[in-house]
Parts: sequence; structure tokens; C-alpha cells
Amino acid sequence: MNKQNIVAIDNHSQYGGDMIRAEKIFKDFLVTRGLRYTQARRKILKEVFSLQNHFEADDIVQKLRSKGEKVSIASVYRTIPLLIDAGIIIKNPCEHMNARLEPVFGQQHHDHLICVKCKKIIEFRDNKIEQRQKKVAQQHGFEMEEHRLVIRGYCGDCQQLNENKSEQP
Amino acid sequence: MNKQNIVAIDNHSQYGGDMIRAEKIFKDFLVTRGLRYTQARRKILKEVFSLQNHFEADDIVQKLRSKGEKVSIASVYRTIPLLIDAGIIIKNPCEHMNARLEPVFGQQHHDHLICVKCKKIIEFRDNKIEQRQKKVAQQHGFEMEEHRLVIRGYCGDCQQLNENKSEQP
DNA sequence: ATGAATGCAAACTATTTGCATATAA
DNA sequence: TTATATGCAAATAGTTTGCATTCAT
Repeated sequence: MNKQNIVAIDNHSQYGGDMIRAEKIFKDFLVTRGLRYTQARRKILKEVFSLQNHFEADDIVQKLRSKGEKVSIASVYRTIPLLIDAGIIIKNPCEHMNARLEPVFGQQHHDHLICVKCKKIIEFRDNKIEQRQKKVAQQHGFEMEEHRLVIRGYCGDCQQLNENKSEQP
Repeated sequence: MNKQNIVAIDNHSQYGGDMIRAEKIFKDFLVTRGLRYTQARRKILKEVFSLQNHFEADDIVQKLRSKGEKVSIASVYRTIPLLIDAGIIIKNPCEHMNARLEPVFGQQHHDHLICVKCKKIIEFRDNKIEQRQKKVAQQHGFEMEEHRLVIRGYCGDCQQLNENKSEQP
């Protein structure tokens, strides 16, 4: 449920070559962490590439089922963070209710920097980005209602911790 | 749970005057729709303003409980979409797993325009926004991992439908 | 008076977890 | 061989809904 029409403006590459490279990257990623490239993970990775568009965890299970293959939903959920860490998929902002809410009445619009490590949220506003967003909306014939920009990364403090960590032998 | 540190860079106004104006706006909004400004809705609105920061549905119930007042979680969930429609709160992109996922390996980064009416998703890329985001991250000492921009609004098709609708007597 | 809103509890959906078994290296 | 991963089913969390009752107008 909650299926959405997807209109891809950019051409999607066929994923054939990408799949092969991604498989290598994922394997290396796993090995580096002392983890294993298993049947289930292989199937899930393949499905991610066959799906080519936005998808949810259960889509993987359904798609595999329709091909007579199967992987448990638990394994899908356990694999998703690995694929994210390996840089193969990302999470997109979602329209679900369990989003965080924020009062905006009487407030100037602002966007967010979120530290992926300590979860600190920093609010910012950049007028050039604001302007540019208006332009993009216009270009696509959109009447903009609102826009949300999130930059995720490591804040100053957590970068240092990270560097320390990777310096460990 | 899943509490996050909030660092507000912008000064938040005290919400006192905003609360009063918001109350009027919310009331008008409800009346226009033939809905009622009830005790529960008043309490929820007041809590939204006392919370001043990002919050989740259950925070409202808890905060009220700690003051000896109460509203059911069901009413909170039923009121949230009204507050959103009235322009008093917004949903922020969330970090929860039930986000939509997207393969990005071998893909150029892109952002999304989403039609709030027909849910159509249009992907776009704007280099000026990309550059500017890098700059913002730098300014705040962030090491950017990724960024997501969503512009929500009415696509060309749905604007027309909307206009027609508001023309009805 | 009466249509709309509430609270409660049950239902649903998405996600996570414990554990016995299977499997990659 | 053995630590890691899997599938299952049970548990948890977040959200929605039906219904009898209460409330706003």
C-alpha cells in the first residue's frame, strides 16, 4: 500500500554494470567488518537493483516471492542498514506520520543539519538555497507548498571521535 | 525514546503572541471547514507551542499528563493533520526505517519534487543547490555524508484541479 | 437538538528481537 | 569448526479505527 507514481526525470542507467560493481563493493564492505556475503544478502542486493526505484522493505520480500525465491523480512531489515552504510542505498524523507513534528507558525523557514552520530540537530537558513528552490519548482510547473532540506553528516565533535576510531590499529 | 539533542541556531520567539494568533487562525480554519474548536484541540495547540521544538505525537500526551491534564493519543493523531493543513506545524523528514529506500550506487545525486495531491514524484538535480549545501555544511563544521531535499506542492495537473475546486460555490 | 469530537480498546502496520538451526569462511 | 546469519514467531512501537458517549454550536 501507499504506492506512489514515480516519474523519473533523470535517465536511470540499466544497473547491469552497477550491480556487478556494487556486489564487489558490498562484499568488500562486509569482509572489512568481519561479516559474510550470504545467499540472503546476495538476493536482497539483486532485488534492490532490479527494483530501480523507491521501495520499502517489504517490496523486496514480495518481489522475491513472485519469483519463487524467498528471504525473510527480518533479514531484509537486518540488511538494509548494511546497504546504507556501504553507500548502496539511501533513506528518503518519508511522508509517514511518525515523522518529527515542528511548530512553524510565526517562524521563518529553516532547514536542518543532523549529526548521524550524536543526533544533534542544527537549524539553518540559506537564502540562496531558498531562492533556488523556488526556481526549481517553477521550472517544473510546481506550486510549492513547502520544502525540507536535511543535510546529514558528522558534526565537528563527532568527526574527531571518528578520526580517533579509525586510528585504532 | 529516540530523543535527540536539539540545538536551535535561530532565536525562537517566545510564542506568546504567536500562540494567540495561531489560536485565532486555527479556530477560523476549523470554522471554515465546519469543524469545532474543542477542549482537546485547544490543549493540543497550547502544547505544540509550549514544546517549541521538534516533537512527536506522544510527546503531547506525556507533556499534558505531567501537568495533570489529558488528551487521548487518538485525538492527538486526529488533530495533527488539521494543524498541518492550517499551516501551524509541519512534518520533518524522519530518520525512521519506514522511509522509502532508493538505490543510489552509480547514480548521480538528485532531489525530489512531490505532489501532495497525486503523490507523483519528480526527480531533479540543481548544481547551484548542491554547491550551496556544501558551503552550509562547511560553515557549520559538518562533514557532509548526504543531503536530501524535498519540495512538496501541487504539480501542474493538480493545480488545475485545485483551482476548479475552489471555484465551486 | 444534533452533527462532530472524544476516549477507549481493539486492530493494524511496520519494525525489532530471541532463539534454535543453518551456513560461510 | 565456529562465529555469523537465517527464519520463524513473538514482542514492541506507532498509528488508525469502531463505537458508545460527550460536547460545541
